[in-house]
Amino acid sequence: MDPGTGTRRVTIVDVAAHAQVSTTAVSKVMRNAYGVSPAMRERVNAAIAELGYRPRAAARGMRGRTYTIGVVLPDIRNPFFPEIVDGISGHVRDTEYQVMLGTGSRISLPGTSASDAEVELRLIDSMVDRGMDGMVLVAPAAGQKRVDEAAAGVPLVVIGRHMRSALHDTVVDDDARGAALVVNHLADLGHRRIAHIDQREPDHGRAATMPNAVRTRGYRDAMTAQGLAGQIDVVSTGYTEEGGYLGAKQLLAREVRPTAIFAGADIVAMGVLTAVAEAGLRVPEDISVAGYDNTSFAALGPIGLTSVDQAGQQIGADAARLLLERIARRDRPSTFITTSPTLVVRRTTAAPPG
Amino acid sequence: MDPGTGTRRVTIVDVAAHAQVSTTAVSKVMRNAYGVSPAMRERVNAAIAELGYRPRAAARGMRGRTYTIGVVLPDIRNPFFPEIVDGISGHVRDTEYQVMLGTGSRISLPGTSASDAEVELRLIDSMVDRGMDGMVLVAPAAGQKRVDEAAAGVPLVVIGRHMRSALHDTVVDDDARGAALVVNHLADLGHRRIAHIDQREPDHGRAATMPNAVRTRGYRDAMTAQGLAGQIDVVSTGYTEEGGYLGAKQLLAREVRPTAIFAGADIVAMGVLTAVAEAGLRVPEDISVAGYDNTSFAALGPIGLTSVDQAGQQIGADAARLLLERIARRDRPSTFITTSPTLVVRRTTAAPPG
DNA sequence: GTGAAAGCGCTAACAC
DNA sequence: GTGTTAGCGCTTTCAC
Repeated sequence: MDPGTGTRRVTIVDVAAHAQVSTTAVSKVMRNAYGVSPAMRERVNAAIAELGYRPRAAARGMRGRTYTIGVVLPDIRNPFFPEIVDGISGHVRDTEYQVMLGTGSRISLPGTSASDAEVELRLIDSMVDRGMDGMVLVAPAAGQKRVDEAAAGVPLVVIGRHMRSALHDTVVDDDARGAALVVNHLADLGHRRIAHIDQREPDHGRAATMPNAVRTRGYRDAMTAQGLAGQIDVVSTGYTEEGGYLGAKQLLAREVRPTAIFAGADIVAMGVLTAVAEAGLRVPEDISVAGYDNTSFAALGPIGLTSVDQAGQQIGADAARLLLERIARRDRPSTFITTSPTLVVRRTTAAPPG
Repeated sequence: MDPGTGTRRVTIVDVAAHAQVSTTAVSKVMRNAYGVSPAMRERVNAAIAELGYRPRAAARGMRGRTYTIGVVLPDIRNPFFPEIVDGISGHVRDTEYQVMLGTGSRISLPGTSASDAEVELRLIDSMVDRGMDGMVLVAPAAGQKRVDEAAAGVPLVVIGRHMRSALHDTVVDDDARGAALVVNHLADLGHRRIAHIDQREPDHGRAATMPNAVRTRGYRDAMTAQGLAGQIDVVSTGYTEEGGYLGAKQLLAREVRPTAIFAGADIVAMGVLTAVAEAGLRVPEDISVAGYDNTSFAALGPIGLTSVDQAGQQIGADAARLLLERIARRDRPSTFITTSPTLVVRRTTAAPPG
């Protein structure tokens, strides 16, 4: 009836009619549900293929699942996150689930002063509103309470935050250990004035569980263990390239300059390298620089950044596995996975000058 | 009634009851539709706030809109794409729309040999199935026919592909001009053997409209215009870091080495820099390198890559604007926007040796 | 200006 | 095993 582009999309009813069965049968076949004879399954599948039927997730979602899992990233610019996403996608690929990404954009609008946490909360809500069957939160800025609230409503896996909860699963890197790896490496090279660039944490409540905070703690502890407690020097900016740039500017202006800078993330280290270059200093001859995440950029020829590898793909795959399990059985006990980081030494670290 | 966590979510019915109005009234208020008295609007809004009501997109989508726009990215690792996403998000921020990202992951699975184009097509379908009100396709690999098919079903804006269509809007960078900018810059510096690294294009049908193809054409034309037609040298790998690495390996193995390499994208240039460093050559003393996209990494201190800026945020914002317009009026004539690139000269290009 | 009621396309009880 | 039917939470005629 409908001419031109408006050809109504084929629905389960069309398939049922074409296959001469009930819509229930079609629905069951779609979901591999129990109670359909092979013959009927055959006919339904033929009809589906013939008509090119694809179920609408929205309609499915009204009663059952949408077969969609949402991933909330704090920032797409950080090259570490794609690793995690790849891990998730890879694990989900052979299932019927589809991954949808949401991210807080970092554009600073004049009037709007929504904090990162607010943007993130809004994003989480909007994903729930869109019927995600489950969600993965990567290093969420929200407080434990808000995360638990979300987890009460939808299967959830948190990546990066060091917080245990009965309501959601968690996958974290042993950030304290990773930080110690860097400090020990630098100390072994002979460095004493090893500074660290952290992310400023406005909310003290959640502070302790953020990955950056744990790295900073690991840094402090390792420095102390090395007998360098008096040399501890932390600058707090942000886990962005700009944060690294500004942090390094501060550190390089110290009366007694550090001989090594441990940036909390590779992306931060990128900014550090820029600032160091601008200051006319050579890496690693004048100053050593190390990062965290071992992103693909760290390996770049002109960079060769020493960095901590935290196996992002593995973390993503673990998270996806836990999420799928939890979607299947929401009351299953919660799991807490810790992965062990390793140090990848490249060309930005060497013995201190002199 | 429902105890514990299972507290049923508040629906439009709850709001209506609480405000002592009909569900129709609530629905109208939600959509700022015509035909509600200020008084009623007031009461409804109060009830919404009091109950913390949030409409479910799935349910809305069954009759009206989902207020969701989907963005399909070929690859999240390319640091240029976040620029576009920021542009889109920024434009959409003050509307009720929410942006959802989908991306083809680049994990190569042993058994699975789905091509990029297939993965992308599946992704587009799944976004349509999930009721996106509109979609932005960034440099889609699909053929014009498939894109048009998709555009017939859902408002669509294509970024990057140089193809006009009555069914969708298009936003492209003048890639030929950008390539000419690079070639002319290098030629002015005195280079003659200027090589180019392109993306291998398996499908000849769509080849001409892909951004990389247009850049390559621009390179050839500019070389010819400079009287360097005999020096044209194109290696086709891929728009990835690895593609740049492999391409540069090939070029550096030439009997007569090029004195400059124009990489089709910054991410490709990264790989080129790695290969050049491995070969023990200095940039720009021994060889010049230029990229395209002017991503944040190009500006990095230790990189300082000369690159073509194509204003990703602007492109994203334009695309979002066109999409919103098309969602509002699907039959509106299609628009084709071309943005003009500029060259950003940094430290990887200089006069050739000798 | 307002509300009753009919769907949207699917899933899940529940009959048969 | 199979089909009938009642919703899921919204939007949208269409009466009033």
